[in-house]
Amino acid sequence: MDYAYLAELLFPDVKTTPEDMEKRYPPRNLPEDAKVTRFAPSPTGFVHFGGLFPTRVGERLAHQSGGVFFLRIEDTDMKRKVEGAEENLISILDKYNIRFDEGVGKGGDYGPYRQSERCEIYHTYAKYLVQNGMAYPCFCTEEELCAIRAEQEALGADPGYYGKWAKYRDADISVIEEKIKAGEPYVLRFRSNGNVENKIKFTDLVRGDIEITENDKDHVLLKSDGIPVYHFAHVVDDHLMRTTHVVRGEEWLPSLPFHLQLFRALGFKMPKFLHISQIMKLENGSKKKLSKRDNGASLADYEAEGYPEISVIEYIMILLNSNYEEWRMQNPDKNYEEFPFSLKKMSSSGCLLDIDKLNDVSKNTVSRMDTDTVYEQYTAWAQKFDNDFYKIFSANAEYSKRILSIGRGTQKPRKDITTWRDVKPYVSLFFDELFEMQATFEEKFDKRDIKKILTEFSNGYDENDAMDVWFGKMKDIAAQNGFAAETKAYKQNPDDYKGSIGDVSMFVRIAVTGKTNSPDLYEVMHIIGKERTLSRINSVISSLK
RNA sequence: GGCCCGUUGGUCAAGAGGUUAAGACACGGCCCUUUCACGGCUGUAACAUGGGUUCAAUUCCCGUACGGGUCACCA
Repeated sequence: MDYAYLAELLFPDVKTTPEDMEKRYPPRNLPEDAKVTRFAPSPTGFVHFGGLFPTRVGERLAHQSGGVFFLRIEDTDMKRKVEGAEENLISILDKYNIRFDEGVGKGGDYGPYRQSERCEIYHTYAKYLVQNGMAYPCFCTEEELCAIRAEQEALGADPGYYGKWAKYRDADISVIEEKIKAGEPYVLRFRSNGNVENKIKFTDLVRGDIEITENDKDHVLLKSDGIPVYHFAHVVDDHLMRTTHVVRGEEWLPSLPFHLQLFRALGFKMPKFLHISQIMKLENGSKKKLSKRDNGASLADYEAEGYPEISVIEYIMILLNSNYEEWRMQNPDKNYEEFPFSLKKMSSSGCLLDIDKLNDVSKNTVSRMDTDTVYEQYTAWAQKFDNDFYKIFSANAEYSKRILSIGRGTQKPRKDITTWRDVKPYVSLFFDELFEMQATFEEKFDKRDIKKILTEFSNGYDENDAMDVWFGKMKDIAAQNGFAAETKAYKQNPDDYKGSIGDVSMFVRIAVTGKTNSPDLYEVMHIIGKERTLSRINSVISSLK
């Protein structure tokens, strides 16, 4: 077979050679241990929660080593393309602090970074493979391929296009030439020299040594429209873009033998590979891959639910490197980027998405934020997802910040906020527009006592009282009305009293906040102010018969 | 079904040929406390299974089971 002739027949317009490409995309000028990684999504516009995993790994690896992290859009399947997907993708990732140094939206010396714009490059290598007898055209129609598969199934043979089933693998040049001239559509296939009897030893950076079976299938390299399939584009691009570490999901492991074959066939240096396990969900008692339709699969869901981006980042860091949690406890104020991320600490088994854990992480993350940060992030969220309340809350920023600052910045901060959705119910008592009596007094107390206590409290209330003075007055009122001023005394002889100081506080709490639980009452009263405090109490007094 | 990957409490996980097999979340109890939110203490709960190798295996090897992934002119 005259491969050179065949190559000219198939690619008459391709004048470039692999050498030209090597010259066009020379090795990067980076320190030896700098890693070059990439995120290479198809432009569906959907950002999967699970997708953040490998993405974060690639980002950390590159940025931690002073390398390059770039974005390549794998748009070789036009059916998947969604308008505006690229911008959407970049802006969502940006929120999660995944920033690219190079690629789509950024530019760089190794572009173009959209696969649809790289056909000349792919064809150069396709032609090279044909010239060397490593690729050939296949004119099989869909029907023919179906028929082959049916026959294979009937025989119990391995399905696929390979060996004796590969109809055009050894087709005569005259047959090919005739079909080309007749304009018959064809795909370009790889001529595999692999054997399924052979095993390859391979080292994956997270999974360790694995053994895989050689590929014997003559997979498609170029589709009939001349566009490459993922496998071919991946190999060419990652070589030319000088990727050092291919980070991707474990679903790519089965096609790895084919990729390795291609790297070898093209004479490319092999990059390192990391196959990251998938995030699973629990369904009917068993683990399932978190799929697109699932609740919580889309990053947009987390934003809508009000999870601060940093909480999601923290959670992912924990799943990626379990010692992150320990590090975080020792370094509560450091940026996660200071954490020494290590591949060795990565687990190779797929983990379940645990919302309880995410919630806990988020609660702690928010509790560590300063007041201004909470205010800014919350209002940004509320403006988008709860605009009515946003208007109320942001009308008086100083007032709102005082509320958010309760118990913040201390060694043991309050942890009331897990997601931004928690803010409104938590702070509603501070706003007359939302204030309502949600609680009632316990039946066992005499209404006259409650009325009397509230009246005395109201009369004696002085905003300038220090905390202990203020509470001392409350105790006095308790004692004068037959309630124990000390909880211990009450617990020892409950029958001697109508109730305890705790009950007295609760009368006031309910009157002032409308709820049975609230942040520290003293602080609440000072934030809402004397006028509002007394007016709420008086209104309860007058409602008590 | 073939091929590949995985399997330590409910979840995330540390761990080493000999350990009372960490820790975090969740759950229960106790304490602190004027409620709540914290905080402290504490409890229940795990090495899938059968064979080897070894003085010794949860840790190494093989099989089995279970779970997952993948078998396209999709990525």
